Amino acid sequence: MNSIVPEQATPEARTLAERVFQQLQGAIVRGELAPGSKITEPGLSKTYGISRGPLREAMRRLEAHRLIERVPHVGARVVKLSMKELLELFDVREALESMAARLAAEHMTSEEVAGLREVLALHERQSDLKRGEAYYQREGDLDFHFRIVQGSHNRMLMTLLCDDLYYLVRLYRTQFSASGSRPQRAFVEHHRIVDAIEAGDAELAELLMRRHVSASRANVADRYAAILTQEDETTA
Amino acid sequence: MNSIVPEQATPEARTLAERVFQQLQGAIVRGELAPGSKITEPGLSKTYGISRGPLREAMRRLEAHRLIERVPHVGARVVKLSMKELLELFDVREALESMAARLAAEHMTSEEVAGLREVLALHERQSDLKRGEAYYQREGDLDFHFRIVQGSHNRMLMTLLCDDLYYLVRLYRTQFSASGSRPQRAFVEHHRIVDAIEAGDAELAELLMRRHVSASRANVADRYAAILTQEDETTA
DNA sequence: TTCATGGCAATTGTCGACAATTGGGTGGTA
DNA sequence: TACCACCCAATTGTCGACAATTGCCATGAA
Repeated sequence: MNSIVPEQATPEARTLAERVFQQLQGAIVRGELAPGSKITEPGLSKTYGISRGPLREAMRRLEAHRLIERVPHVGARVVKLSMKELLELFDVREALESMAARLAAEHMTSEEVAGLREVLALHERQSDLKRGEAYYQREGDLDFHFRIVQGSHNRMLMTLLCDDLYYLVRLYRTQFSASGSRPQRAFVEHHRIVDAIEAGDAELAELLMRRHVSASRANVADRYAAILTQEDETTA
Repeated sequence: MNSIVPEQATPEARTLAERVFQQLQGAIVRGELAPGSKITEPGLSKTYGISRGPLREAMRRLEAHRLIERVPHVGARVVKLSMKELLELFDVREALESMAARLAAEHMTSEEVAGLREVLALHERQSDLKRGEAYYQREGDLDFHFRIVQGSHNRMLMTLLCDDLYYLVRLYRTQFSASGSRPQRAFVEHHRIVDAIEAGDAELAELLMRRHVSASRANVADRYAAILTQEDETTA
């Protein structure tokens, strides 16, 4: 809520279905609805005090955003990211965000660059104060990526990343209770990326962002592998 | 319909909403519903002989796939791609498909590579027979890209590209009545890409696909610019 | 003529009820 | 005991009707 990025880019939530969609979206991302848990239409319509009509519409939107999975005549359950899917998500992010960085280097205004530096400065102050508590840093990390995507001035990219994938990223962080990994190195990488964007060096910005996301992916994969081998040793 | 890629990846269309969604999707992509035209719920529910319930569900899915645009309490209209949006679409494709090519080079099975070569051979026969009539070639072009995406074995990529973006690509081709551009050069590029994939050269496959999409984008942009200057001359 | 205002028709949003399909539990039989 | 068929409760799919909001058009005043 105290994130720089508005919790919901909610220009207007004038319809019931819209409001319930946003509420459900938040509940899923925050982990209040357990991953893999079944959600039923009568149940939700009762808890939210609306009829099944708008609720079905909200669920359709959740399905489109890949936050729930529906099977005709059977039901819907909250999506449960596997490690395989998480790594797939990183591949897609690498492709899209490196492109976003390239376009940002070409199209970002000086005001937008200044705002980006502002975000980085805020991160450093927060990381000084709250070393160890990774939550703010991670949300701030999304702020950073969010702004670069918007700096690309490519509406389709913005929709894909900000409206779809970033909610999945946040869902992953709650599901895997991902603590802020490699924060100090990420800081350095962030600064380098902004430098390249400010210099208008599209190729460099693209390359650095690609490495940044790729390193993040490798970090997740390594930690997962470490957990697996550790489990093997304890059970052996 | 005689495309290698199934017209709709329709494992089952067991619900009314599903069927109507696919029918509307096809009608929009084929241009039977004029771009920018307003579509009303009572109208469609009458033409398709269903009630507004399933129809609204179908429309929600069309909105999620970016084929229609809805405004609360106002209505929905068929999406009308501007040249700016089309170029944005190409940027996204460049990012995602180059990643797909890279992953395909790493993960594609020999059977899948063989199928890919089959597609290319079919294209050449068709282009021999039907030189000038670009439709089949262009649909075949999508077949080619389709198979590479599937060869990436990345489900998220497959969903993004095959379920969402490719329908927009086809919509563009009908809206701009895009004739097959630079077919012979595209053939060569296709072959080089398959060569790289078969050799397992991920970096090269990625680079070639990136160039391939980028060249296609530049071709569209150039032709558009040419049309603009031509119009300027005639009106001047 | 132009602009503001009010009412009206059409469309969308919401609701409750009925029909269709599913999965599981129950009973029976080999 | 294992397995199969059947039935039933619960959930989802579909429908028609009512309420709320919008955009348009006519009317009237400056």
